[in-house]
Amino acid sequence: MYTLEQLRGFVAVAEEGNFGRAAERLRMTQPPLSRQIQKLEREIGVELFERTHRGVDLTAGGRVFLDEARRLLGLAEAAPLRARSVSRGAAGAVRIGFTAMTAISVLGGWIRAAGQHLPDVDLVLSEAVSREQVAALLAGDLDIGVARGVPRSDLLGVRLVHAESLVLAVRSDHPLATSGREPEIAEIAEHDLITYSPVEARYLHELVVAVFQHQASRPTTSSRSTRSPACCRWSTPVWEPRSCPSPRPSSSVRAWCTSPVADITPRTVQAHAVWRLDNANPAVSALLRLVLPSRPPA
Amino acid sequence: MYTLEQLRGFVAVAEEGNFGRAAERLRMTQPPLSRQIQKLEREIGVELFERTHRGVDLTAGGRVFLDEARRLLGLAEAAPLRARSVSRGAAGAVRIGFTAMTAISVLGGWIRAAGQHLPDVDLVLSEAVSREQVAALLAGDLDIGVARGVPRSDLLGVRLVHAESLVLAVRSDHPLATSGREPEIAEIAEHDLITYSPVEARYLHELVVAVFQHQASRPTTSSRSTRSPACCRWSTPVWEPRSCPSPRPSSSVRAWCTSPVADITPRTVQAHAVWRLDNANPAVSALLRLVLPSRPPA
DNA sequence: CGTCATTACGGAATGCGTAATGATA
DNA sequence: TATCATTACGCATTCCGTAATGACG
Repeated sequence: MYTLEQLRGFVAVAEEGNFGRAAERLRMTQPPLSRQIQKLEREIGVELFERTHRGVDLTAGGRVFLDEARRLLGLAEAAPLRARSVSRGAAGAVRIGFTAMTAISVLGGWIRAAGQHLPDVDLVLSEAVSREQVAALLAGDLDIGVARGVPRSDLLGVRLVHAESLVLAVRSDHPLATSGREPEIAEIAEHDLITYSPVEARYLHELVVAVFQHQASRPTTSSRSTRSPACCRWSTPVWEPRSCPSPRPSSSVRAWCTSPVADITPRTVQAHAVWRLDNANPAVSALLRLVLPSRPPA
Repeated sequence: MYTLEQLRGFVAVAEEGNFGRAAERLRMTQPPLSRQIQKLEREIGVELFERTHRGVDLTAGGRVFLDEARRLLGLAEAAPLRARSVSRGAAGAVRIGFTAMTAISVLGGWIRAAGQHLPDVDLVLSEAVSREQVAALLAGDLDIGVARGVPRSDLLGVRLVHAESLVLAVRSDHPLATSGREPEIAEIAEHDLITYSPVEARYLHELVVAVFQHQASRPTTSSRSTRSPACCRWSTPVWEPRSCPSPRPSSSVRAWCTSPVADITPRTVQAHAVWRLDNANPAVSALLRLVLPSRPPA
């Protein structure tokens, strides 16, 4: 097989139309260049030049081989650049899993940051609940998850990326809203509530349960919405993360208000970034370095 | 710059996942292969493999470089084949000039033959009168002309590719048609005729003039059509090459007949292939070898 | 201890540069 | 005879293969 050096020589001679100038351009003397071309011609079985006495002319075969040689050299030059930028993490793809809720509170910022600082890194997003995300991470089908309630594992790096408090959303005419004070848990416990599905929104469901854990009276749960408390037409209060309001009946949006709760444990709604510590994709490290403040990931 | 050999080594190792088997496949021993890869990695500045103790895994950079390497090797292998087939004349393009008349009598066969035996040779056809064709040949803008009345030149190869006789086309009720014999030139000279334009169809015009050169009486030329005797509504005879009938008035096609002339010099309507003897395009030689019977062109 | 990758070393081949030769207008 | 391209030859480098070393399970 011929070498790329020979192609460079060939292109130079073809462009200069003359071995001498081509050799000069390549910083070498004519004889080795002449031998290179001869060897190349022998190798590919095509006479590339017509040797005249004032220089050389391309043959028909040489003309098409010149096109090929130029393309080949272009690719040969570009290939290492691409590989280098991938190995730096500046290009490539990162597969990210998210949940309905983390999409809003976390992913928006990541996408913005990546678009600005890692423009050649593709983010491949897929929605999945936390358990599925962890399984996909371990199976190698996912690079980074944004999830809740991640099990400890030596294989996984975990970092808190979002934390906020539960707030209460109530109709403005509800007693909890008209009192003029931030309601306390004990007060809230006296009323009906809508809470989360223990199956499909287990994390939030358990958070709400925990809120009332030490109360004498428990709220009556009048409805359990599926993923987040669904569009509610009743005048029943709803727990929700501050950044992720549940949909209001559009006819009465302005009649609702959200209210902090006086004695609730703050920042209990959390989201964690999770990734495999042995992930070899440099784009993953680059993205984690970009979106996780301070401490670098393993 | 790296070597295509190195790429072959890299692809082999990547595919085998193991230096030993890759070396075996390449018919060499492990150490030089190992050094090749190291050198390649140094050259392109990317670590391509993670060395484990049961073999190797591609890094992220290695994976994209593998794609590039495969494409590069594919092109590198295909390039000489293309160049070879062009240099054999089995591929490429031939620029052919033709006249309105040679198109019908000659070009059809050439196109059929080339399509069958030189399927990768493109025929680029352009219509031009003989004089223009010769000029284009000498200027290097044309590879082969099919023309008449070509001047002698040491630069040009010329071969007769078509020869036929002039025949007379007459209305069936014309005296020349009703006599029951093939008309003779002397008889024809007694009648009106339509002949060719001395400007735009000079070659045929002069042929017709030559026919009557030694006759006592000359025919009265009632009309001179432009390229070939145009659609004629009169009961006037028309000279034409046998293979190239002039258009008849569609209303009376069946009322016309063509008739050989008893004492005319045969095969005076000729077409020649013309080409530059120093044309370096192998496809031209290949086509000429194909369409010119027996004697090979210079 | 067996498997795989890497370093060490000697010999062959490749490839450069200088100098000489060839070929052509 | 001047200009290119090509062959001749000597030296440095490269690159292979054999043998030895190293690392990990």
